[in-house]
Amino acid sequence: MLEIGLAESKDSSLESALGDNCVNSFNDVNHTLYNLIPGSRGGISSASPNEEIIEVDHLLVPPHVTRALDEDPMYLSSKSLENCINVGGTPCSDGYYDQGNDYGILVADAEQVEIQALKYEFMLQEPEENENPHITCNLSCDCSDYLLEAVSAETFMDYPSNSEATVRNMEYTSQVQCMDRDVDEVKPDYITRTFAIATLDHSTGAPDSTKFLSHDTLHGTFFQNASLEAQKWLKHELLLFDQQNLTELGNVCDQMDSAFLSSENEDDMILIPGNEIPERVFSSLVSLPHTGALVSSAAKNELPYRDGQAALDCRGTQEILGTTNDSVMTTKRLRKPTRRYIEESSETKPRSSYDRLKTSLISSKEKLLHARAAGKCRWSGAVQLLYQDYPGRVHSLRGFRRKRTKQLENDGKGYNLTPESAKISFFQDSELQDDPSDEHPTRVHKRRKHHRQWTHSEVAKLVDGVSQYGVGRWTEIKRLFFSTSSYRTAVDLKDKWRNLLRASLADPANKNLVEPQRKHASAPMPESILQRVRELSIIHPYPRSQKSAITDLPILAPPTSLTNTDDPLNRRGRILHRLSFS
DNA sequence: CTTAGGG
DNA sequence: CCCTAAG
Repeated sequence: MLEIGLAESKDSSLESALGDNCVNSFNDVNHTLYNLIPGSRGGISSASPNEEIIEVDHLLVPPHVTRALDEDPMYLSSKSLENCINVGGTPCSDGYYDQGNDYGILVADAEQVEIQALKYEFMLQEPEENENPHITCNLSCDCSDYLLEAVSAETFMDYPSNSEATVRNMEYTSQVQCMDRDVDEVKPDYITRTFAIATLDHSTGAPDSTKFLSHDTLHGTFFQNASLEAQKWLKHELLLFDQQNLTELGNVCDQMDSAFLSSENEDDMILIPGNEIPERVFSSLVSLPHTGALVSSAAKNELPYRDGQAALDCRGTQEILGTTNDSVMTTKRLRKPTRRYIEESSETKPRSSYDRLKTSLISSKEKLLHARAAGKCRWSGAVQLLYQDYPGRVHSLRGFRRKRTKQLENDGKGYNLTPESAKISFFQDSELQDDPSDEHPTRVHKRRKHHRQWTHSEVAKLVDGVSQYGVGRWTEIKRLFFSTSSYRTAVDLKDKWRNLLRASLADPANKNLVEPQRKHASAPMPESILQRVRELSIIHPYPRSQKSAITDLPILAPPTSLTNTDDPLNRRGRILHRLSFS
């Protein structure tokens, strides 16, 4: 377990715990100190308990670590690990960090970089009441090779580095997840500011020089000065050092540096103002070829997640952790999909994407339409284009959706479809749409979504059409009776007829009870029309409705009327007369 | 493409 | 009204 402590005061027990080596070696370089000492009560992490702004100038490095590194010939001879632990220097420098890599990977061996995106996600966690603001960091990765988890770091660490670009570079592939936890073994007020780092050697392509920090090293150095409490904790955590391979320690360190250590030049104090904690996410992608850097957290009581905070899926790593240590279980339990992850997942579904897009579009349209109604908007070309599209309605949306869905299915990049980008496509697609709105400009304000209230005249036309052509020939009816109503599709007619049937067959008693309750509902359908529908439903039985229609009919329509209207032609002509209003 | 039917 | 399977 490697702790990265934040030392604000040099008079803390940190120095005594770490020994002079550490401070001497690294403090002067004004860098972070990697601290293998588990935070203990009154330890290094107890500084400034009430401050909301914590400037972290030092990343403390445990002397034993550095010693191990320095003394380890393997390490020294390792080219890839040359700058592995570059605490005093500029992280991600000396070519160790391969800027040329698209992923911004720390590349020890480019060819070995087969790992999947390592995601670091940093989240600032909202502190609990009366507690110091916490930042817990949990570094995890998609791939199963390693898990980095930094725990209970109260603040971000300000790291003087040139890695700003690096961080940005790494951003899209990585996330740093931070989780806030307390240590079980320690008192609540204890603040660990710890990064626990462990490594696992998967023995597959792991660099030779990987044993610069061993279990013994940790033990020896560590336990000397650590309290019993701390030792207990450390022991617990050290279980994770299955194979004592810290090959990637340096990588990890550098990763952390570049990931959440901000540039010195930027005056990057971390503000943690309660609810307004900025949810900064620093990204980093690490290349730890075939090695597993297991970073576990100290045993701790996990703090509640901040709203929307989600852990990253770690899969294989979780398995490793889960079988290694109990504390790992905590890790696993804490992990849940990042919000971003969730969004992406949902966006992968064309339907969801489409729905959201549609909502967005509709919203935009409605705004424009309203603007027009209010006379506050002069239609620009763009706006007009949008407006033209609206009455086009199903055409464009459907067309768009189909295109988009197909596209999404083909390229499998549905998550790349943002409402914004989709909107552009949509508008482009709609450029050639006709402009039926000119036909009924006065109805624009009535439109809501793609719904347009059926007028009685329309219903009459529909009834006429059905009576003339029967049920099912909706396209024909539309063509002859709704030629001027481009917004009514054959499907609309069919749906409307279905609704009419339903309404006509409804129990009048119930209808009277229900109708009055609907305020501002459309004018009730004239009984004459309903009656007409009922009659037509017999002549032109609607599938599925036929049965009920027949059974209900005796009640709704006296048999006499039926017997008298058994002649379709007579009935049609008569009713046409009767319904030809407006 | 149209229809029928479910949502 | 939307969507889609089925013809």
